Amino acid sequence: MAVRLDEMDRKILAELQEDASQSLDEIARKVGSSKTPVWNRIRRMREAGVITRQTAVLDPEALGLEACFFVLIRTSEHEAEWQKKFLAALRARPEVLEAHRLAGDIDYILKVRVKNARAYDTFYQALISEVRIYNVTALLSMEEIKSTTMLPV
Amino acid sequence: MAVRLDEMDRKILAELQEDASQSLDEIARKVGSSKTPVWNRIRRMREAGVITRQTAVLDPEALGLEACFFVLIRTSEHEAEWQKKFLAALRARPEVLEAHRLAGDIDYILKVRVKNARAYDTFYQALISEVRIYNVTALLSMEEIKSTTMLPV
DNA sequence: CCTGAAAACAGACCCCC
DNA sequence: GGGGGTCTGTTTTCAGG
Repeated sequence: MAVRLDEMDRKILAELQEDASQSLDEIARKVGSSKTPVWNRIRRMREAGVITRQTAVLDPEALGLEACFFVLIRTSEHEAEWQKKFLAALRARPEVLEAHRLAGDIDYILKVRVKNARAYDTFYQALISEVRIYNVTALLSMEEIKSTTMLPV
Repeated sequence: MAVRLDEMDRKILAELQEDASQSLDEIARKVGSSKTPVWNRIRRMREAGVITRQTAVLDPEALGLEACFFVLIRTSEHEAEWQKKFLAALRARPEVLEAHRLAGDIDYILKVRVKNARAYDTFYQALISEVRIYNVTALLSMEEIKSTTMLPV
């Protein structure tokens, strides 16, 4: 999965992360190249899977999604069948923006975006009724200090 | 900050989140409208701040960023001066993808993307040498079950 | 691997409904 | 507020160095 990227590739990626709506000419100018080579590099990185897709970033507050929770989950179940069901449940729920299986005594962490605390409770009740969970801690975000999709390239 | 959005707006947002490189005609066809109204709605939502920006989503693994940590931070310091310095430090570090101030006994949570455990340690040492922190727990992600930028609209 | 031209295409803005 | 057309600029392709 590792792809060789040179300095020029990285500059292009930085520009595309910053603003993917820029024209090729603009990107080419900024990275000190010209249209066609930039275009070829972008195509190559798309094909290599470095660039996954292009998306519009929305403001959660403007959409009324004003509550953000990080959910720490411990479970007593470690069978394949249970895990499969749990993962499917997480993937199916659009309010779950992130889900990771962890090393250590906490088994999973979720990032959940909802309208308010009440909506979180609805989500939580639905989740625990679907799959057996041993222990849950919800951390409520008071302030989003930083939230970026931009990876260091 | 709350904006009135109708069903058509939400459909357009869903399409733009799914794939922002689609043409207006394509989006118009999918949502059952035509070019101009779709374009006007997009412009309105951009101006209202619902659509923040447009970005290329990159694959962290392909970039060699194979380690992801969630960092739980407790601090004994709650002065404005300390907090200002801490926030600035987080914002300045590109490996910190998310940072939230929390309610409850854990004060902050970070999401940190790095090459490996060693790179995390470098980050960690740099951070604690910059600002005084009382207690840190790092949760290592073993598996990214889900990671999406798509908000439920 | 780059330059430059050319063709296909989509975005931005018009007027009319 | 939606529909259709048009101009302009951008993407994509390709020939040639």
